Amino acid sequence: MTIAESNKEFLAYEECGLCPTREIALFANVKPEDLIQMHAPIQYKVFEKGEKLYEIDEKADYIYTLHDGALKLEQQLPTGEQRIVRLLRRGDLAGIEAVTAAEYQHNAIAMTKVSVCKIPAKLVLDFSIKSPELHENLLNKWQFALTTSDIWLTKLSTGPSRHRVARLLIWLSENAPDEAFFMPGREDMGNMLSLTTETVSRTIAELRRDGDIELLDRDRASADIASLKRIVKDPV
Amino acid sequence: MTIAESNKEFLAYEECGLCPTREIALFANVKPEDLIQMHAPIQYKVFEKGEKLYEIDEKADYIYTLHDGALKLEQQLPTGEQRIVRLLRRGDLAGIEAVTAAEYQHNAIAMTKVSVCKIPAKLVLDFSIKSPELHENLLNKWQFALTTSDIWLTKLSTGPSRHRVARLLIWLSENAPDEAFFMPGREDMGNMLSLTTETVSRTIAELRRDGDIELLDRDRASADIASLKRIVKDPV
DNA sequence: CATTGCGATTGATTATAATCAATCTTCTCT
DNA sequence: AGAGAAGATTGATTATAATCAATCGCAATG
Repeated sequence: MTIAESNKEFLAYEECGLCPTREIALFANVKPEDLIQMHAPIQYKVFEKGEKLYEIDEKADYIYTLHDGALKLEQQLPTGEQRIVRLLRRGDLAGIEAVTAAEYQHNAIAMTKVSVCKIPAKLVLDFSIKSPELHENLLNKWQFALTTSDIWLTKLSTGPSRHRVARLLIWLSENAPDEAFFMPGREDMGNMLSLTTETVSRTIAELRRDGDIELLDRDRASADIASLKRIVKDPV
Repeated sequence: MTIAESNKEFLAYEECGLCPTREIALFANVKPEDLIQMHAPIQYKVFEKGEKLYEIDEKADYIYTLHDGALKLEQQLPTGEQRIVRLLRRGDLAGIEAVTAAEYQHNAIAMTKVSVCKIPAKLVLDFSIKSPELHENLLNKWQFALTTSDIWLTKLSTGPSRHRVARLLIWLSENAPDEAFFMPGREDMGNMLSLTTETVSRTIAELRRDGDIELLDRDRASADIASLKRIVKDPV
C-alpha cells in the first residue's frame, strides 16, 4: 500500500460540499444549508477487498454511497447456490433498503478496495421529507436500482452463456472512461450470470481467441465493444 | 361477459376513501383531506386479458394501481427473446417509473381481466412532497419492487428447471388466500424463468405425476406447498 | 356437430452447460 | 528464490435443457 493510499483511510471530508462524488450521488443539488446540517454524522470509510460492509438480516441503520471501487450484493439459496444480484460502482448506493426496511437484504462485499460514506438511514429519511432535492435523488436512485435489476434479469440471465458473458462485459465497460474496465473473478461472474466458473472461463477464453477481449490484469480487461455487441445483436 | 362484469367497466369510485384496495396500495394512511384533493383526476379502468396498458418507450405520464387480476411487465432482447421481469397483483403498482423517468421501461400486459386506477404521475410526484404518508408509501412500493426483483434473480433464475418451476409455484401460491392460485400459461412461465415452453410443460407434468400440484383450470392450480418447498430445500 | 386453432403435452434428437478431475498461472508469503 | 495457495484454464464425461416435430385436448366458432 502506498502512503497516499494509506492516508485515504484517515481522510474525512469536513463538509459534504467538498465531496467529489457528491454531484453524482445522493446529495446532488441539495442546498448548502441542508448539507451543513447533515454532514456531521457521516463517516468516510475504506474497506479492503473481500471485506463485508454488512450482511443479510443485520439491522439496517446505514446506507453507503460508493466513492471508489466495486461492491457486490449477494444472496444465498437454501440449496447453497450464491447469487450476485447487483454490482455497485462509483455513485451507487448500498443498503438503500435501510431507509424503509428493518434489516439488510444482502451481503455487501467489497470486490476491490472500496471507499464509501456511511450515512445514518434515519438522517436520509428525515431529510428526504424536508429537502425536495434529496427526496428526488432518493427516488432516482431507487429507480436506477430497479432499472439495473431489470437489465440483469433480461440481459444477464437470459440466453446462451456466450451471450450472457458478452452482455456482462458490455455492461462492465459502460461508464468506464478509458479502454480498460474492471472484470471480476470467474466465480463472481458465474454468480452474476447463473453459470459455473468453468463455463465462464471457457467463454472468456473463446472471446479471447476471437480477439473480442484482451486481459490486461488479473481484474482488468479491454474489449472490442462493437464486436461484442455484434454477438448479442445490439445496435452498435 | 356477465352483466355484473360489464358494469364494472363503468364503475368509478367517487372517492378514493371508499376504494377497497386503498389500504394496501399507494394511498394507504394518506390523510382524508389530501385524498379529496387527489381523487378527481384518477380514472378507474378495466383491461381485458391480453390488452396492453402501456408499452416500452411510450411517454410515461400515468402510474397504475392494480385492484384485481394479474399483469406482466416484459422486456425484449434484440435477439428476440422475451423476458418477463415482474408479475403484478392486487395492490402492486405498474409504471412506477413514471414518477422519475420520461418513458416506460416495459410492456405492461394484462394476463387476466384486470382492474386498475390510472393516476397521473405528476399528481403523485407533487403530493409525495406534501404528504409524508404518500412519500413513505412510495418509498415502500419502490423497495418492494426491488426486493421482488432480487427474488426473481435469486430464486427464479438460478438452479435447475425443476427448482425454478417449484419456486415460481411457491411464489404464486403465497398471498393466495385459498388453496387455488393463478398459474400463467407455459410460455409466460418460461419467460419468467428463462426456460422454454416445453421444459416448463415437462416439469409441470412431472410435478403432477409426483402429486405435488393439481391443475384445476386452464390457469388455476393448487399445490402441496410443503412438498414443493422440500424440492428446493426451503424451510417448510 | 364438425371444424378450426391455440396451447399443452410428449417424443426423439441435438446442443449446451454442469460436473468431475487434472494441470497451469499468478500472486503471496516466508 | 521457492513453497504454497488460490484462481484460472482445459479436458473428458454426464446431465440437462433446447430444438424440432407430432399429437392431443379443449374451447370457440360457424
